[in-house]
Amino acid sequence: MPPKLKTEAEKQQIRTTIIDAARDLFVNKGIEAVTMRSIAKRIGYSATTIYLYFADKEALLRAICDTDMLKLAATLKEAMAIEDPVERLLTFGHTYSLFSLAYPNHYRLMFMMPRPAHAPESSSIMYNNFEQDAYCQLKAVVNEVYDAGLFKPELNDPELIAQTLWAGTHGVCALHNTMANDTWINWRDIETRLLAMRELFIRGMLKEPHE
Amino acid sequence: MPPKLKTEAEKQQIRTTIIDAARDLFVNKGIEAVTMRSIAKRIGYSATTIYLYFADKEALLRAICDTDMLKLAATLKEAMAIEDPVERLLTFGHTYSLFSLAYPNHYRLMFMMPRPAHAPESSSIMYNNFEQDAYCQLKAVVNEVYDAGLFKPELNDPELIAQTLWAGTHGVCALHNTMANDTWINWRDIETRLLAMRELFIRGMLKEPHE
DNA sequence: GATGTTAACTTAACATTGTTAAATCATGCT
DNA sequence: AGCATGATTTAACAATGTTAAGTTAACATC
Repeated sequence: MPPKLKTEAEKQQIRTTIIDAARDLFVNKGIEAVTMRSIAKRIGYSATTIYLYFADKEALLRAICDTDMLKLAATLKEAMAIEDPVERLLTFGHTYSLFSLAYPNHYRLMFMMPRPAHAPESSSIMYNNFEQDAYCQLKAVVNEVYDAGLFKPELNDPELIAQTLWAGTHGVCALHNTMANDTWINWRDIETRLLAMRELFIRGMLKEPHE
Repeated sequence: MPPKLKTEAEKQQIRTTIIDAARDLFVNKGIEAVTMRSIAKRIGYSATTIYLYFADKEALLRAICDTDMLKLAATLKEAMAIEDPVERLLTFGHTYSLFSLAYPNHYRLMFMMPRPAHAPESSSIMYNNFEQDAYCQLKAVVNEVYDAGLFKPELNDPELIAQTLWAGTHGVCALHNTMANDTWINWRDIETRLLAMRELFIRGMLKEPHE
């Protein structure tokens, strides 16, 4: 019963239907529940139909990843409204952390799983675009704090500062994502750990008189 | 051609033969090359024989993980020889980082992949044992620096300090492990990033006059 | 209006995976 | 010799990603 002549818009609609179904399975039942057949069943298509819209499972996962990158960038953009640049930077990092806690599966998919060498043309995200690329946003916030002269004078490479901030925050989030249930470690509360990292940034990167 | 009566020692020997073969595949061909059949082929056994020594693939991977945890702990122990406690702490972290760079697949398996809730009885590692548990070693080093009064006075929870140090170092290593090939980020050299994190620790955690 | 062409989709099938049940085989004991 | 038992293998199952071969219905053309 295939009616013919799908417009490009309709095709795109089916693409997002597939992505949404896959993401829903992914979030609620874990990654191993995401099989081509289970996705197909959920949207009332046959498994092979998915291959008409995505090259393979890898490409489908990558597409999920892309849409969630956009979602993260949109979420982070809200933090941009804060006026004080330092406050903005700290809130930016905290918003990122909350995202990682709220969507642990997405976070793992986006930042913790190995991926093939990046092929920009196969991605729907425009990197180095402020609206779509969260790292680009981070650089912007860091640059403002840097230009305001609020970092310690030893720190003279904003890009390196951004990468260090990202690494520190990612470290807390990623360890929690992977090892929160490992009871052999007497984990402090995750909020406490995030706060400790934030305070480390403040004491180790910002000029003296701050909070 | 199965000769009979394997002693307990011989059984253990086969166990480690299987683990070594699996690790070798894992390291050289990547995780997707580690199939029960490929391991079996490499050691001249049939695939099902592995199930006589390990409950399932998960348990086998866990066993690899355990032996590598021990290896990491042994490697880190060398850093313990350094006399100055601060120097020891910094070298400890750097040794950890070098391990993660030298054995990226192990590192991913050990610290970046989701694992079932920890069941200590099924593990060969004695946690909270100084010789076998790297986190326990970290706590010890941190405690010495703490007892020597070399941390900033605001920092009054050694366990939280240890977890923050681990998170920061892990963040650099894990991001590098996952995203080193993502060219849309203008990554600074990994050594530079590790150094930046180390300096962040020094400036943000240690009392003023240090290096 | 019949006929073909083609897009959209499905069914069938393949190779590979982890895993289990059944069979084989060789050794040691009586 | 014969049997029991432990070590190992072969056969088989269900599930997965993926491809090849159909099937169906809408459009275009005569």
